[in-house]
Amino acid sequence: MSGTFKTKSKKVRTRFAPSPTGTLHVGGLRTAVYAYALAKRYKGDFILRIEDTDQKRLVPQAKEKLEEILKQFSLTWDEYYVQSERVKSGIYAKAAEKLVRDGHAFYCQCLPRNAKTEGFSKILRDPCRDKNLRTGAIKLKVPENKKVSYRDFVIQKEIIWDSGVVDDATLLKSDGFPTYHLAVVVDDHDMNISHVLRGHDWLPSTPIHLLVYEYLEYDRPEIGHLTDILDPEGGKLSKRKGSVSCEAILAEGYLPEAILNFVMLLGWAPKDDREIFTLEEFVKAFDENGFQKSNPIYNRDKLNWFNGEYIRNSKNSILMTKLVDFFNRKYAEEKLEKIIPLVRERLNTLSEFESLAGFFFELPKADKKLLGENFKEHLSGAITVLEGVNIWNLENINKALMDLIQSKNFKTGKFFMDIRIAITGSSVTPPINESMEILGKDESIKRLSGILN
RNA sequence: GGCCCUAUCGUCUAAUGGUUCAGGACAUUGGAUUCUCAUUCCAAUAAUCCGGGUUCGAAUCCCGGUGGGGUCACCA
Repeated sequence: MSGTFKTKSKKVRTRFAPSPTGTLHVGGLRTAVYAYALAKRYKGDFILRIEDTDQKRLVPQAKEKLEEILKQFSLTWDEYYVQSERVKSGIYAKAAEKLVRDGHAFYCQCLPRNAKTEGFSKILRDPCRDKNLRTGAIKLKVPENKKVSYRDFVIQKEIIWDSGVVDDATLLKSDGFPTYHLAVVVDDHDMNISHVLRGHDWLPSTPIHLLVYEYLEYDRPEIGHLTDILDPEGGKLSKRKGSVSCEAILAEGYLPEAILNFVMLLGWAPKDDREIFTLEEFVKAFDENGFQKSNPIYNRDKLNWFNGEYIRNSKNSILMTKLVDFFNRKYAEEKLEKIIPLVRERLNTLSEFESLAGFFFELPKADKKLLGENFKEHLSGAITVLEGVNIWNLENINKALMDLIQSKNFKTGKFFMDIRIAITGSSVTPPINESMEILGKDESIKRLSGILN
């Protein structure tokens, strides 16, 4: 390999540069994880840069929310910048003016064009490359017949354009704010970013950036474009088919570690068959040659599996903390402590706790249709023997019930199913004798008799 | 439509010209355990998009199709 990544002279510095126009998506999260891992793998810096140069699209609190979510995923940054705050320094305007001075950009007063009214097939050149203009927007003056190229470190291939297909992109808007094309180049240079890692959607505008790098006489960072995560129904991942915002997925009861592990492996894979990675382990295992080049599909089943794995592998105490937080302290810890061992292997998401263990807290409405034909015999028998249990523990409950089954010749499965329905209201539950032990003698018997009355 | 990226089981992927009747995981199906459901364990089904080359040998390299995706704003 080229050795680009092992250079001792240059520290690896990556950045995650979201625009605060909405919530963080799983795709954005994945980009952030890779950028983070790349930096940390080489003991470098991970930088968060808020790209908020479009004042019209700002969403209140989006920035704060973004930061909070990144923290939830333990993606902590070493440095932090906000582009709009940097505009005042004049750094972007100076760069744009230099380009004009050097003949690589021009002022333009054309009305902003609109892709929808303009048609799409022709290459659009602005007609007003007028040397004398000093107002309006500043646009890149793209040369004719020039080959523009770079080697993409994700795609691992040289990508070449003819300048004829590159647009005279706007660099500085007439409101004085830079567009992405200028800001990204100026900032990545100013912040000493060594590796630009971003979404595939930026690939087509890369030649613009390449030209700007050249004209500003900047050293170019390594550039890599990640695949897009696709929707199972086709096209880029979208909101309407299930939640893809990190916030929403978290709210459904998925654990940050599981989500992280899931997105890590959407487009990157280790050389061995390992699948479970904490963030720290991922950083160690990560290498920039393992990227997939074609777009992966967002696969909910695998996420569910990861989440189940993480729940099952959590210590009971940790799982309790997570449940307490997730349900906003709705459930008492003492009770949770007893219930968790019964449900931990049955939970794929935290939210499922409610349907699986809700009966511990609230008397369920039993659907009598679920009961077997011998339910009266079963329940009254159970009540009788359970009344006789003086020390209410699992062993005694088991014995009382098993003796009953044997003496009355009940079908074990049918018997317990009737008990289950009466106690929990559901046919899918944790082990029923253990559940009754937790519920207590009085409550258990109360529920059993409730059905008979 | 122009430009660009891409193509291994249904899905995520391994294999970087030869230890491969293509390996792992999820999902699916069957079985074992079991008071339900899970967990756990075992097993099965299942892929190199198509067509040409190059080579003794191709999933791997080249070309052409086709499919998928992206992009073409004073948005990022």
